Amino acid sequence: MIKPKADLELVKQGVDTQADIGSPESMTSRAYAKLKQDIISGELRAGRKLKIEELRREYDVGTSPIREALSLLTSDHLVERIDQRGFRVSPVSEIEFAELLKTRCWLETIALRESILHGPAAWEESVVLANYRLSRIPRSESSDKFVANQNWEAAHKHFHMTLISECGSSMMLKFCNQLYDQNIRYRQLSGKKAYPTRDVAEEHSAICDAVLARDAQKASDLLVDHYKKTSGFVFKQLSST
Amino acid sequence: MIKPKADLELVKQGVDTQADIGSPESMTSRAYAKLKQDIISGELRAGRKLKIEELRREYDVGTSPIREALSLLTSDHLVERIDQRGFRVSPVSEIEFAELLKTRCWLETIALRESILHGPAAWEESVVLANYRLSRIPRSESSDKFVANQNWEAAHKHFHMTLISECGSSMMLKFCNQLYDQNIRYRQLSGKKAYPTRDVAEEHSAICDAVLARDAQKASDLLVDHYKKTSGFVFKQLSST
DNA sequence: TATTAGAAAAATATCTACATATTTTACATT
DNA sequence: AATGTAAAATATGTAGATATTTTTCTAATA
Repeated sequence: MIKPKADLELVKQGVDTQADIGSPESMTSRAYAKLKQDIISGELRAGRKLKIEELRREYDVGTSPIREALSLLTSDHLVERIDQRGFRVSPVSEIEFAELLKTRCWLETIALRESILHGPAAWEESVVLANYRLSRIPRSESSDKFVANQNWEAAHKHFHMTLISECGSSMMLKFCNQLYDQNIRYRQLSGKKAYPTRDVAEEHSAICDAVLARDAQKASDLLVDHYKKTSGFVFKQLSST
Repeated sequence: MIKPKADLELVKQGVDTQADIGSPESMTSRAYAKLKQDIISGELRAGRKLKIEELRREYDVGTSPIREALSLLTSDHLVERIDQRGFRVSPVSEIEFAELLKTRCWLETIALRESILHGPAAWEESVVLANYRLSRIPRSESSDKFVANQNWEAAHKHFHMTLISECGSSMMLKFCNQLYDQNIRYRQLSGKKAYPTRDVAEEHSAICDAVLARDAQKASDLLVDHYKKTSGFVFKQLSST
């Protein structure tokens, strides 16, 4: 009879996880989800001051839930807090992005290697499935100009998280998840302008193949390559600003 | 004329960073610091429910600061939050500790290697200094029975953080810092009973030597060894409970 | 005139006290 | 034992008071 609880991650998806009777969602969670979305998507620009009063009106809640949501967002490194001086959206920089890329490569290389070493057959299947699903979703909602497709975003994240899901460390997964979200944020900065021409789907499939062959070296090389290629656009955007 | 701001990390040390005139510290920061200390030290036991009202009385502040402090502690994975059901001290388990150890070894191996690869001469000096200072502080405050010496704790953390400080990624450092704090918490569990007999200082010096020789392989091997040895005691404690 | 220092005012962050909503517990009933 | 219900405990939210920072204004100085 106990309804499964909507955790913050689920809530974030914006789906009406609790449309009917059940599980009341706190204002805090709602604010957290919306703020996170708005920051990652870039609607709330990097470095922007987050004034409580302003957000209070915007989201139509009291100060406590806003403040709490902002405090929680601190974990994700999406918001910074300074004592007595409030909150602001974490700033972005070329230097930080370089660190982000480097760190992601380090961590995911390990996590992928471990998954390949220890992941069971069921894991291989889930990788195949995640890749297939991703391949069926167009990256842009329009074929003329680039309009980020949220379904693709979700499927892409799912594919990459599945790759490393059997690494055997929940902390590692949390870190990678965090870094992934931060990366989306950077990608959005260049997203609207630089629409990649290369065949990303092909790259995913190649990684998938290496995983099925249990070739850790090749798989992680391909993965790192994949990340580095995508990052080129972001760097171009960051340096031109 | 602008006074340097006491950040949360500084505040945590418990030193009166702002004894005289300046920089008013928020109730939130005070509560955060105290709670963090109490959780890491084990005074607030793992899994314990953190009732707002209780803490409110204990720390003599209103609900907002408490709630905010708890939300902030979420980042450090020291506190868990469940919607509509409040907060509790993150539970501990043998499985989680195994993951923690594994993850620390992965991350610090990389970070140490990078530091050795890129760290300047000044870094070598800071490692030597950190090791020397650590060696001058007794681990226990009493020579009869083991009483954790907070100065040793601080110096030990500083030594280990210095080793990896030149890895070139602030995110990596944040992760390692987090994992280190989580580890202290586990160590406290066994701390009072199992007082290590081996020569820890010697191990530190050996790592130090390998660093000065710029031998990344040897240094990280020694580091991992060092961590694994310490962990034995914790495992014994965890499984016997 | 431009610039700095200082004071006053405004904006903002923080905190408290109390109101409301939800979960948990105790207890009676089947 | 399982289920339902009322009471208590607890978490969450709102409003407004207080404290701090930021901005604006004034006056003295170079």
